[in-house]
Amino acid sequence: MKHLLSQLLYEAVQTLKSQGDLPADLDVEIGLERTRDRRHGDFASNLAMVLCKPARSKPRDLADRLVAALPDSELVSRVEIAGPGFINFFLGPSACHATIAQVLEQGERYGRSDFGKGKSVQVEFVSANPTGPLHVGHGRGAAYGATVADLLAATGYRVHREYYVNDAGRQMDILATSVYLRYLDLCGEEVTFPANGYKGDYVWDIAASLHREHGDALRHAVAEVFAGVPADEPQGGDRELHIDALIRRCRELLGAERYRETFDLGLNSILHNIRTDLEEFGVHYDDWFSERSLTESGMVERAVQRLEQAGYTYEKNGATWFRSTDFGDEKDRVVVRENGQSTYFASDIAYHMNKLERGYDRVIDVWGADHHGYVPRVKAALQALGDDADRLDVLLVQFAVLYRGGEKVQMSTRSGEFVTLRELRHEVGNDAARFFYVMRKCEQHMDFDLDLAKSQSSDNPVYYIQYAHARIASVLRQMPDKGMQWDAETGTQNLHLLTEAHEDALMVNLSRYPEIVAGAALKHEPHAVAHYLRELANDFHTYYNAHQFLIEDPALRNARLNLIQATRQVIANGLGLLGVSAPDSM
RNA sequence: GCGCCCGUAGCUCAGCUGGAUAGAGUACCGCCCUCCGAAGGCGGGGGUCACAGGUUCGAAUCCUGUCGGGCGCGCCA
Repeated sequence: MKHLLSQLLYEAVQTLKSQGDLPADLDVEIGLERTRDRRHGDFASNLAMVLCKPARSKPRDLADRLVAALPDSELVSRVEIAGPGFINFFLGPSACHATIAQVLEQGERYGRSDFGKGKSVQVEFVSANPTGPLHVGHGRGAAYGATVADLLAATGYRVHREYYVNDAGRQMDILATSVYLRYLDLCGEEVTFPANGYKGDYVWDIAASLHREHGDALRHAVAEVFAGVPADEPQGGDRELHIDALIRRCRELLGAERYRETFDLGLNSILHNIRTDLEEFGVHYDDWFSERSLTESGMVERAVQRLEQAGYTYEKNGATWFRSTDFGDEKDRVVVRENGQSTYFASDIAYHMNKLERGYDRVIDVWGADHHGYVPRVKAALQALGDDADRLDVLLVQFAVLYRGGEKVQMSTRSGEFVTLRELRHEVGNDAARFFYVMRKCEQHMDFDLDLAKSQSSDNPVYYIQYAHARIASVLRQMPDKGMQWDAETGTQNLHLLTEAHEDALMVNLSRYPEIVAGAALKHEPHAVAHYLRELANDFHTYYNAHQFLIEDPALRNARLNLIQATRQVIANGLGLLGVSAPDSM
């Protein structure tokens, strides 16, 4: 619809150019928007105001000439010039009727587009360290990333969804050590658990399965394990030195093979838990990319070498530094440590290098906002490698703060005191969780009200929208009892009978849906869909209260049934994009 | 100290790449089921768009500064 109107304006501009009213070489961008106020028509253009300078004319005079040059169209009933020089388009009834027909014909496909023209985009999201279950903070990234990916897929992009698994590094060693210490406890050893260890119950579970598998075969006396290990923080020592020494001791005592086994047991069971959680949440991935594989395949080494060859590295204090300040970063970064090990950042450079090498047209990272300081250095690395850093978009998701009974719920991963995503899902349900997470734009701090999400009342926007869908389904279910049936063909022929203001409002909003989806995808803003659905549901509920659908007159009845069927379809499509179900009854 | 994000109704938030009289929900008050689900609808009060400058036909929106809140500034991941 919007596109068609833009075309009309474009032709009018061409006509004025040929008449000499506008410079022939002028580059014109057609501005056309939905109006806020129905009195201003359906669409408005500020073209005359934008072009008044080059045309050396008053905005309203120019608007007059533009309107005179507009080609006729059956969709447009009239055009007005208003205010400082807006050109307002009033659509005719046939435009609305075309929308209904389109929705019913396209069904689930209504709202989809080929905007992306088949370009490929990779979306990486969540990518939480597999050192524990996903918590509610990860939930927002999961819901947001999944919805952005789905929106892009709906608008014609080829989407690849990926989870980056941090299966290497010190945090994983701390997990493995935590598991082993709990295992020793199960063997009957008196273990003083390190301050820096992972204390969650899931560590006990993993230790238990280690114990089931091996019995006491991996047991070593506590005195032996803690031999030569410096004091922990509660004993006046340093928690970092303490845990690092413990990791070394575990490696030595277990041997490389057994240590790796313990490590992998922890990794795999947590990863399995994460995958299940996300699957149940309706969040699917095409690939789980292993950080370890980057090192093992030599990709990290190659990335560092490429930086060296490009001349952006130097040696200092025995370490290799990347001169990221050359690309606007605030300080240079270490890529290879003094001890010869590459840093996490080096892996990340390699990973992003790999992403771009895979040839995606666009790469999107969804990160927690606490990682925002990381963006400049990753982009710097890509530039240094000679890649186009603009192909990478980093979307930062702010934290969600949980409220229960008006109180803030406090969390900390290390101490094991956190609300898991699973607990949240079980408490409020997947639908409410998915919806609430994307209800706010990602850079907005979010207050997640558990009591509201749980409430099955009008306060809860999820139920409000789902209720509209269920109501329509309910109406349709009752037709047989009244000896009626829906005849779409008759409905289509009688759409001209839909003359009520409520019907007009509903039809206009149905026609907006494709624009909403395209805009939400383009700007990575799923919340626009959530807000739109709220409005659409409101239009329907208002209509429902004001008029009857199951009436005697078959012409009007079927026309109205066409309209509410189309509404039901759009609600279902929209909720589907958000990963929320559209139930026929509640 | 430096950097990023955010300040809009009592509360939670929209406000589309600058556009016409700043909008929803919630809370509060008052109405509406012999009628397809009242998990609904209608009406009412409630705002210095944090503050001060600037850009222009026009600023909640863009720029600069100030104040307030969140987060980040490791040879951690």
